[in-house]
Amino acid sequence: MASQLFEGQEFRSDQRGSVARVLLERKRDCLLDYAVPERLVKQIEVGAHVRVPLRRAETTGWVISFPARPAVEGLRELSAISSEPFHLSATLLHLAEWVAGYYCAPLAATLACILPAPVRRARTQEQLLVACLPGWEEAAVDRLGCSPREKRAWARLRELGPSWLTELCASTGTGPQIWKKLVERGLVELRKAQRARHPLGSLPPGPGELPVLTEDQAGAFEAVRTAIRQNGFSPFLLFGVTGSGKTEVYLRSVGEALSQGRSALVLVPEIALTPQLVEQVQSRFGDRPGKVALWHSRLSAGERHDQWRDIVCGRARVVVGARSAVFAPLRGLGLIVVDEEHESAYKQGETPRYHARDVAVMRARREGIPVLLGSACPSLESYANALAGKYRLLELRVRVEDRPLPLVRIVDLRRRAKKSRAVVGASSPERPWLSPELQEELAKRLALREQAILYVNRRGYARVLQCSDCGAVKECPHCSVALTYHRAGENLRCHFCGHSEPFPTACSACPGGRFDALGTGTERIVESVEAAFPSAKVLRMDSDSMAKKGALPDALRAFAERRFDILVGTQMVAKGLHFPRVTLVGVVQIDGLLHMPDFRSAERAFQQLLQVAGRSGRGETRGVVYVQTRCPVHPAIQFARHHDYRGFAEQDLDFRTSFGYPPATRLLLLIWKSRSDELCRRAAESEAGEIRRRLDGLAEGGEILPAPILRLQGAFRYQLLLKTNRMVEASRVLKRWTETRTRRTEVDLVVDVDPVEFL
DNA sequence: GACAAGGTGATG
DNA sequence: ATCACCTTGTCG
Repeated sequence: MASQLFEGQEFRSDQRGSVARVLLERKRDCLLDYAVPERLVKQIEVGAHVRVPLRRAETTGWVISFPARPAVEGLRELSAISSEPFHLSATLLHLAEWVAGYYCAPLAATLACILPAPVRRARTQEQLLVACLPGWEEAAVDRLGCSPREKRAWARLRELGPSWLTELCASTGTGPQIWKKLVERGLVELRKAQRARHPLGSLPPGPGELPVLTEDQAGAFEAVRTAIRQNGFSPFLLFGVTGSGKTEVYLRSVGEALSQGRSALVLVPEIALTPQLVEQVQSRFGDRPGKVALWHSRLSAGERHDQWRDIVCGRARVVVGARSAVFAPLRGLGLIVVDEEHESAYKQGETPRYHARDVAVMRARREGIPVLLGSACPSLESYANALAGKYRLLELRVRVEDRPLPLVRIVDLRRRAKKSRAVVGASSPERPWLSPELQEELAKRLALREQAILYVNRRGYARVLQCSDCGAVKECPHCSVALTYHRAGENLRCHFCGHSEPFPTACSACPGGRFDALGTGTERIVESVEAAFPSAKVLRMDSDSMAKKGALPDALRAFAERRFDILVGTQMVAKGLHFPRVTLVGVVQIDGLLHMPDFRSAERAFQQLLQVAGRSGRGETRGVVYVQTRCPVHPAIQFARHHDYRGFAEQDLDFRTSFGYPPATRLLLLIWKSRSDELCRRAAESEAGEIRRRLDGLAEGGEILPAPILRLQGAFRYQLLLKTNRMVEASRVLKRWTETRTRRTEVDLVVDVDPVEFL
């Protein structure tokens, strides 16, 4: 029914009308027509957030269109237009419609993602504001007989001007009672006032002088500047090697948009992992509270509520945010920046499964503005677009101050394994994860008082816990994967569903009680390093050790201040960090990434290597990188060794083209999920036939296959992967089919357009 | 066959 | 959300 009404698009007009088609806030799309009462006709617009009667209750929804004729007779009247600014501009609404259509998602779910209901329910916060009452001079106050503390507090407040009670207490080290006393004395007043929550606060503005641009930076910025001034859709791919100063190009471009009276949107893959970029944007443009807004999923409902208001009303001119910020309701948008455009975090893992980078490009196109995608290692999709001339390629070839890229050495672990078997006891059994070469280099750096980063592609202590007697492996009760052993907490955890259980006292399959810890993670590497270098100070950085709020910035500061010598971490240490004293990067483990059941596995490994390597040698001393591997000839490793992005891209693009993978084609992944293996497989088999029939000529598909991880969070999964060159049509057909398909509760179907994750 | 439980579809 | 209506399951 929903799609039928959507097809009435020829009726749509952006003119106001007396009949409003309203999308109700439901899981599934439900469009109902309502009569617009006379008193609201003048205010109502497409995108308006409205209250409507439904049966004997009321609910809310968005006005999608004004049909010329209602779908039924006897409409009820809509009751009110939302008073809060939860309206969507027609531009944003149409972008959402495109997202819902292209990604086969309900429009209601897409709107809920743009402006979640809890954000709409949140109220503006009221807090106590303290202010000095006028007409009091110091001498007069002295005569009142205040205590010295009261007097100091009063004098301080007079300097500060009106302040929020909570902050005043914190900054002056006073308690609230002192201010109550001053109120009684008639010196100050205490009143409730609306307080906007600015998660960024207002950091002091940074140094006034802008860094001098390198030739490449200047060229790139010039191109973007021209585009901003010319005012039209123009997509750029900023390909700049690590340390070449992409951030400065972003910042200048944002500055240019602002100076043209436009606003700017800066997307980052994960806000928690990029405090440095957020800080730079804030310190350069946050000269007035609220001018830079932050938008990501970890903001509280109240914070997001206030940020939304700031953005809609035009107070915020720059929005820095993660994925969902691509829908930020900025007015007069003049530029979108997508930092680290290759990051898979831009793909949302649940409905609507959109890719924020692609939505950003689409939004820029619709708004007729430039979009700047930046990366040290562009996705092959974007690179192919640049080669095809769809994106303009801007290159930063050299690092700032002409610093050389680090030297990459490959440590062949195969050789070593044989040697240590031949000479029993030659390699210390406690630290088989650190090759002698890497250890030697670490020792050298420690002696020179330089810093090192060790990258490990897994958190925890050991990948697998296996019974030494019967060989049974501890598995997750909800997923078909082995549990990871975490020494911090002495437990076993599933990295897919979060399940955790205490370290077992006995094997569940035999009477044995001893276990071998196979494989390694960050915890074990820290242990090895500490054993090898007892005097070195080692810091672990992974999502476990950085779980607490503020832990990451604290850790980064501590490392920057050289309170630690060695940083051991997961991909968290690979991204965007700038530590000039780091001269050695050790890639302890990368092989796991090379063999994922995913056509992008080589690309991922290559990106990871290039990025983490880029952390080395950002200061005056040339950096070095040691990569430990058992597959030294793998192209990802060989090309990374020479920092040869083009070589890698060319080879991998060839492979993609010959096997029909993106960017040569586009993929559609259908996933059936069920508690029952049998039901799931049968449903998949039977529905796949219908899907193939409907997509005949539009998409070609293989067969139903069990997902690489068959069971996840208690659900068995079967998949169908389809390839298409006509995604828009294919997803339209699929969307219509999913809307009419009889839902079965036992088997869920997920449609993933342009999938990124195949597990 | 009677009735309860639970799923499906519509609501303007 | 809430309600009417349907299918399915269970008991006697």
